[in-house]
Amino acid sequence: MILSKTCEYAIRATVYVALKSSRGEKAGIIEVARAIGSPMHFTGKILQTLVRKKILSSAKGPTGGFYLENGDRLFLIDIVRAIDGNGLFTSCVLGLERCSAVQPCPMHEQVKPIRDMLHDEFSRTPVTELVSGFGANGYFLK
Amino acid sequence: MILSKTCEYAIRATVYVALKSSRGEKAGIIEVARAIGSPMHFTGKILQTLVRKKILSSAKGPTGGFYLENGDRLFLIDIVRAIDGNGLFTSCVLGLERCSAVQPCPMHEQVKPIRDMLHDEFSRTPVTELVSGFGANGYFLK
DNA sequence: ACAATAAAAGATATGTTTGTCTTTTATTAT
DNA sequence: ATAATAAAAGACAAACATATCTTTTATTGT
Repeated sequence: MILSKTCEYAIRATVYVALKSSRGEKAGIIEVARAIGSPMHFTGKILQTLVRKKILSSAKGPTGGFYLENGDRLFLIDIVRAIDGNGLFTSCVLGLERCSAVQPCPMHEQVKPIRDMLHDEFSRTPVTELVSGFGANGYFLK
Repeated sequence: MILSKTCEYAIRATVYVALKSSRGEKAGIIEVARAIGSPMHFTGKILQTLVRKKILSSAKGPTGGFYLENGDRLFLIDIVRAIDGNGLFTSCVLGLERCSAVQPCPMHEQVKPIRDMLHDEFSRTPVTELVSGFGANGYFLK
């Protein structure tokens, strides 16, 4: 798996919240969990984390829920970084602590372009792109 | 991390065993663990698994140890598959069970070429290539 | 003020990965 | 045969990821 399960949920949850936000609505934990097919309480924790990391906003009380202000300025890489950190794009594929461009492992050069492509892909994909993707026919969130 | 820690150890251990085998020598658990900087007992387990999966061979008793018969016909992908399975190359980046070429998630097409590059890279890299890589100056196994 | 709602927070549980330790089995050399 | 060696196997433990449940806090509408 490229991303942790937590991170997969986080992206799908954010996309769902963005979808609701685009209609001027907020989404509650139960609704999000149902929409993306994730365990409810765990989803709550993840949403909580995303709020703390400024990916999402939230409001308590009736009419409360999670929402997103600027989905077009939010990119997948922001979510990946918030949940899984930056290791996917930086840490040595063979697990060598000291591996770097200066002192590369034998796989370093071969893996670098692949890593960079992943990085670029997450960097250039705004959450809104997935919203329209999932909104369209044939796509689904769970 | 692209590969599990176990898989990173497995690759490095196999490379070290291949290096020794190229000199007609076997390598014991203690020696391997020291060479690649991994926890000894855990390394034993991994080597054991690699033997069961036909990646390595082993001999008990004095003059025993782990060895490799055909390092040039052994590719990194064989080790990755033996330890981490095939999920890295197949399972949906957003964690969607039903995601496939027929019913793709919005990231499917974008991620596919990256996945394929990773797959190709592991597939075309024989263990012997890393052996010479690590043998050369500037490289290291831990 | 009060009741209802919904997120935040905390405690606890389960599962998997990673790591350690001990015992057993097979092999070798003497 | 016996002692030494080294992998195989099994039991156990710690750390982390994933998941559940309960209590608290903030907000809203009445």
